[in-house]
Amino acid sequence: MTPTIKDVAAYAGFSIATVSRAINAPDTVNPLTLARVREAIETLNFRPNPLGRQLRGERTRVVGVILPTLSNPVFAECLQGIDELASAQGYRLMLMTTQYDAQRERHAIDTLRSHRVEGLILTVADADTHPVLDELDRDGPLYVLMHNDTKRRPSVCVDNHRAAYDGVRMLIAHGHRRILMLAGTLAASDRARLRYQGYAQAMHDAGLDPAPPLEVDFNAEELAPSVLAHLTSGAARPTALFCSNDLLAMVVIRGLRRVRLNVPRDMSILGFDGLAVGELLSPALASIGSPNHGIGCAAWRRLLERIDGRRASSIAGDEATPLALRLPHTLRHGATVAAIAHEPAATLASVR
Amino acid sequence: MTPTIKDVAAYAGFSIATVSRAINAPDTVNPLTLARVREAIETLNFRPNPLGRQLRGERTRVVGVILPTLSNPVFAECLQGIDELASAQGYRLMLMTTQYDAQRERHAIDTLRSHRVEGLILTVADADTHPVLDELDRDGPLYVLMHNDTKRRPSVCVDNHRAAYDGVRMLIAHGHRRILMLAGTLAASDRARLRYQGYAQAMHDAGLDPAPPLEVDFNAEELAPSVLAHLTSGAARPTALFCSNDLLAMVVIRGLRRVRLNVPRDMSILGFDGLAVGELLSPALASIGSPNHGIGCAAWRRLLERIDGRRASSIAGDEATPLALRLPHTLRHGATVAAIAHEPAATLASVR
DNA sequence: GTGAAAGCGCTAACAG
DNA sequence: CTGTTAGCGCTTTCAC
Repeated sequence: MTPTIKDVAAYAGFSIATVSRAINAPDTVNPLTLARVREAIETLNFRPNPLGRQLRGERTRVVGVILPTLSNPVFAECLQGIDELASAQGYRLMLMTTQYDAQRERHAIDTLRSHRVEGLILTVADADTHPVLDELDRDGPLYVLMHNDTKRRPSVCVDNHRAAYDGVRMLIAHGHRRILMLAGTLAASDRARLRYQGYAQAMHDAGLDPAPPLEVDFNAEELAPSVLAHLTSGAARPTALFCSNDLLAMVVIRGLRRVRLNVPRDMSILGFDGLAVGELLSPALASIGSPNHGIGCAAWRRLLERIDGRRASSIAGDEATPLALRLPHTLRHGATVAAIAHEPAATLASVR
Repeated sequence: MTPTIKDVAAYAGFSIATVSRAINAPDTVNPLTLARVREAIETLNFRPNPLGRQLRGERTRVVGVILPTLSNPVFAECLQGIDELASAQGYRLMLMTTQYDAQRERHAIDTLRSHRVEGLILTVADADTHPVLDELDRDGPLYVLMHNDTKRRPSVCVDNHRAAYDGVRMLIAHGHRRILMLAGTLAASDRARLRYQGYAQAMHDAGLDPAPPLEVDFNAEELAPSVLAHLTSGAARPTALFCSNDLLAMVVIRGLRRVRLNVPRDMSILGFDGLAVGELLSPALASIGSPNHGIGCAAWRRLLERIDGRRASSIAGDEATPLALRLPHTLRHGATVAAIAHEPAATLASVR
């Protein structure tokens, strides 16, 4: 049905070898022959079947992308960045999502490997405790992690610890003392952990007591009573919340609104991710921004470097570039964070 | 490097044919043999190379997905829906984006075809005037359109005309008379056109004059002066805006806020898409909802039906299911649309 | 400058 | 039940 190289050869009156050369090394064939072959290709509307090439041991020009979900714009933005560069460079993307499930992560990696992808760009729940990544290091295709914050593996992300630290310091600079950190189902993820450590460090450095992170159900319409209790508990009530990501922050804002708490008057909110949509909220969401699109692009570039590097020389480890690439984060100010008049600690207890 | 079926055969002490059978038809080989082969597969960590299978004329189990962009959650949500079903059924997705560019659409289709995808799920700018789709009808892989609203081709979407009609009627029911439709760069798209027609029809049926659609630059930080002029032009000032999609609506709301116009007091806003994030805004965005996730799922199911159908019988056209599948839209109420006290038409002119 | 032929990994007759 | 063999579409020696 779809024409093959044989059809072209027959039509043009040459051998398949010549057709192949006409396609892949045009300057090694007689110009007249070339013209005739090209005409044949044109009229038959022939497209070389990559499968044949690939099988022959060539590069597949396909890279795999594994993401937790596309419902979170963070990952959609990354993917957008990857896709722009990849398609410009003649690569195809094979996509799989995992819903943060370690088993699905493994399955995705296996599947993509079997498809002989040349490389893998992925975000896993926890990069440090993932045996399958060790396998990849050994004999799998080259890979680059996105967002996973680990020094041990090739990765691109922001410095989550520092980013969280900076964000919480900003809250403190605004006069907040009782600051709580909220985390979603990501609690088990490497980046959530580091963000919590950043929070704790910032609190500690300011002579404040970090509180344990509070887990919040992401999908609930309203905030759970247990959570609300924490947020409205009289004198010890927090004045600011640091949310481990923007989606969570938005859910929390809605939840607070339902119980007639005003943001930022009653509670300041700081998110993490810098989702574009956050700026469209009102009040605009203050957030620690990570350059998602840029992370996608950088991950692509790193992967390609490594692929080309491997191709060029199996000897030289390119120790020039560090394993873990840290992109700068930004502090996006927004009206969800308000300054608070600082009251002497002594009077705090008596406020309510 | 990666083991092949030959390695397994050698290791297990059988022929490659037996290994192949052990994998694809385990019940046709001696249990003892099977066990030995499986052991070999296990220890060598062998994964059959799909490329070999595919080349042999088998199904590739890969389908292509072509979307305008992933920056718009509408498409990310669709993709999420597709991916969930596809991966559950053992299919892989090859993804390409087009940025609404017809040339890139063609290129994506060509590329994916050359990869011998079994089917294509895609959203194009304009489904009616796209010659490449005719080619697909003739001899391409099976395909299903998403969001493209055309009766002539296999497609899944909401009834854009009716959806817009319903939305605008709702605005009218809230007392609005001077209603403007805003469209983004999508003005050239089939669905934007139909949405405008729905708007115009609703206006007409209510004895009101539809205004020509107003084009708005999507990416601008602020609304263009020409647009603002339209929105604030004295007595004839519209009281409600129907935006051709939610992202646009959110940009417009921000633009209005910058010039101190309050939504919904000074202006009601109705979007289109029903993005989840719209509900998190405040005021919550009223929107005509299309079930994006569901559209993705439905598109997948339709594609698979068609693939299986073709496989089962090349004779029977399954005329049972209509070409164009219309999913029900919803009208999501939100605080961005407020009722307006209706004033007699005579006094309207003198209000300002 | 061109063609013949081998082989990539796999499946599917066809024999035994 | 198992092995032999041809061939999917293509690239790549090796001859001519």
